[in-house]
Amino acid sequence: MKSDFTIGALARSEGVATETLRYYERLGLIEPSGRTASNYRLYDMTAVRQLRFIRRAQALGFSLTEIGELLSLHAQPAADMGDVKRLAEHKIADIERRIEDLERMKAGLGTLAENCPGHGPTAECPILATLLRDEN
Amino acid sequence: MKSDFTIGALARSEGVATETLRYYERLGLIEPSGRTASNYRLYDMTAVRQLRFIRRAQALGFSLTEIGELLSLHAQPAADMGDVKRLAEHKIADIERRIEDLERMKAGLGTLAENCPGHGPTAECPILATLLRDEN
DNA sequence: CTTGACTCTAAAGTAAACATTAGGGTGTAG
DNA sequence: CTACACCCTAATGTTTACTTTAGAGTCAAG
Repeated sequence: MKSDFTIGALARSEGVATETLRYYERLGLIEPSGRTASNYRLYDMTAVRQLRFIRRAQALGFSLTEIGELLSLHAQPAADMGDVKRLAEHKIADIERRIEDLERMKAGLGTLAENCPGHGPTAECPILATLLRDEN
Repeated sequence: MKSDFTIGALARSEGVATETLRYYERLGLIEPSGRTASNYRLYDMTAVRQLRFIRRAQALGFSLTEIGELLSLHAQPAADMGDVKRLAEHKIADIERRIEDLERMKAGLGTLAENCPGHGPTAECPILATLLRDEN
């Protein structure tokens, strides 16, 4: 059994827009398994798996470009697992940096908000005062 | 003493591009204190303070739009500190959500990377296997 | 056979925060 | 007086991940 879907059917069943599928195709991430006589795209379960791969990898913080690399590593039998692991670890380091940045922001903002009484004229607001302070 | 700077002087001393200053002006964030006879922008210390305000607020995670709100709250004597504090707390909540997202990504990737031996054909890579797995 | 849902391609728009380019004045050092 | 650095405006480009629009062909139901 072949069970092919049109782009609309695949889109509905996986919860994405048809244009998103065409966009992924332009990026080389997903190819239809074929076309109808009238040039409609046809997809099979391989496409469903690829699409889920993409969504899972996105949820892990990979960009579409990186996902393309992962997919091509998977497609090349000659490729080494080390490349995949390196990509994952590089991404982990990346995420850690972003977390640290956000923690710094949060701490800074927290300190400011704590010292703000929450009412009164903005002229006396310690948050604005700190942001406007003159030193450094 | 007036000590006015041209846009280039301000840009150099504060480490931004002149175009960035013109861009901020289009957004209503910074106004030159005046113009020369030949229409050159002139800035004074007020602009320096505004610019530093913008950079500090950016470092705390505020968008330029939000920074515009902060600046206008500061400019309006009728405004209340509560508005500023609310903006800050909203931003803190925002940052916390992003940190949680990143922590989840990091944990997910960490688990995958741990189970990957780091060499061998990608066909046996547990990272790719997980991303491609069929269930759910 | 017509209507409405669906599909096609190519191009342009969106958000954020700028950077770059084009075309043209200005200011000053030598 | 002529380089050459610097300034001006307006428009377009950049990145990411899509969405929207325009114009046109296709398929199933009634």
